Amino acid sequence: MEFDNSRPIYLQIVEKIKKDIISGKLERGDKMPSVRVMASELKVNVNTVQRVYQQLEQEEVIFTQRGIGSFVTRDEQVVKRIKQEMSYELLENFVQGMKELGFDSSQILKLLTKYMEGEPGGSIKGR
Amino acid sequence: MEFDNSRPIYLQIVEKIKKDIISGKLERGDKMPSVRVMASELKVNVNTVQRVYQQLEQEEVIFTQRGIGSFVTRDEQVVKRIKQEMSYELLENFVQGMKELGFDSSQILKLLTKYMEGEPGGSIKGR
DNA sequence: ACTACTGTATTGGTTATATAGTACGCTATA
DNA sequence: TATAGCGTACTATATAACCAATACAGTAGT
Repeated sequence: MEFDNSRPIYLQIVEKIKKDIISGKLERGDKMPSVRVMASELKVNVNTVQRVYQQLEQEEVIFTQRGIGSFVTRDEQVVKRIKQEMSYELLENFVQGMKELGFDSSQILKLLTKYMEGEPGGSIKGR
Repeated sequence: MEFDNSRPIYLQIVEKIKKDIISGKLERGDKMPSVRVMASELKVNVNTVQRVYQQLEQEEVIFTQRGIGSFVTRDEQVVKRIKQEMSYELLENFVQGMKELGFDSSQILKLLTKYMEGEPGGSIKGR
C-alpha cells in the first residue's frame, strides 16, 4: 500500500479498512489481522496499526477482545452509517472543490460523464 | 480561513491561492500581499507564508521581484495547466473513492445529480 | 504448565510542520 | 540619503507522526 505523504498514515489506513468493510471485502464479524501481522503487511510500525485499531474501535467499526483479536462489527447500522458518511464527504469535497475552480453544476456533470466514459470499469453502457 | 488539522497548513494555503487564480479572484499580474501581511491576515507565521510563496514560485504560479513583491504569473498557459491539474485530481479522487465504496458509474451519476439538486448555487435549471 | 498468539503500554529517537524572533539585502520614494 | 516595505535567511523551540525495541497481560490449545 502506498501512502500520501501529506496526510497521516494511520488515517489513510483507517479509511482503507472502512472502504474494505463497505465494499464487502471485509464482512461483518470477520477477524482482523493482528496488529503485528498488519504492520508487517503494510510495512509500518506496530504502534501505527495500534492507533488505527484504536480509532476504528472508537468509531464502533471494529471491536476488540483482549488476547483474542479484533473483529469487524456485527452491527449493520454502523456499516450503513460509515458508508453514508464517506460517500457524502466525497461528494461534498468534489462538488465544492469544482465550484471553487469556477465550474457550475452542468459543467461538473459534463466533466464527470466524460471522465467516466474514458475510464475502464464503468458500467454505463456495458462496454 | 480555517485549516484541516490533518494536512499541512502551507499546502492548504497553496491550494487556496491557486483556486483564487483559477476562479479569477486573483488576476494575472496582480500583486500578492506581502508575506508579513498575508501571515497576519491568515494568522499564521511568516515562515509558513514564505514556504507557500516558495512553493508557488516553483510551480511558476507566481513570480518574485526582490525588494518589490510577488505577483501572479502573466502566463495564461500556467493558469490553464493548474486548472486542469486540480480539476482532474478532484475527479479522480471522487470517482475512484466512490468505486472503492462499491458504487458503479451510474450510481455515482445519480448520487451526484441528487446532491447538486439539493445544493444552493446550482445552475442546472435556473432555479 | 507451557507455548504461541493476541492487544496494550512504555521509553526513546527521528523527521516534518509550525512557531517566534532577529537580521540582512534589495527597491522605491519622500 | 533616510526610511519604509519587500523577499530572504537563520537559529531556536514545540509538537505530532512515525518508528524501534521491549515489556506486560490476557486467551487458547497442547
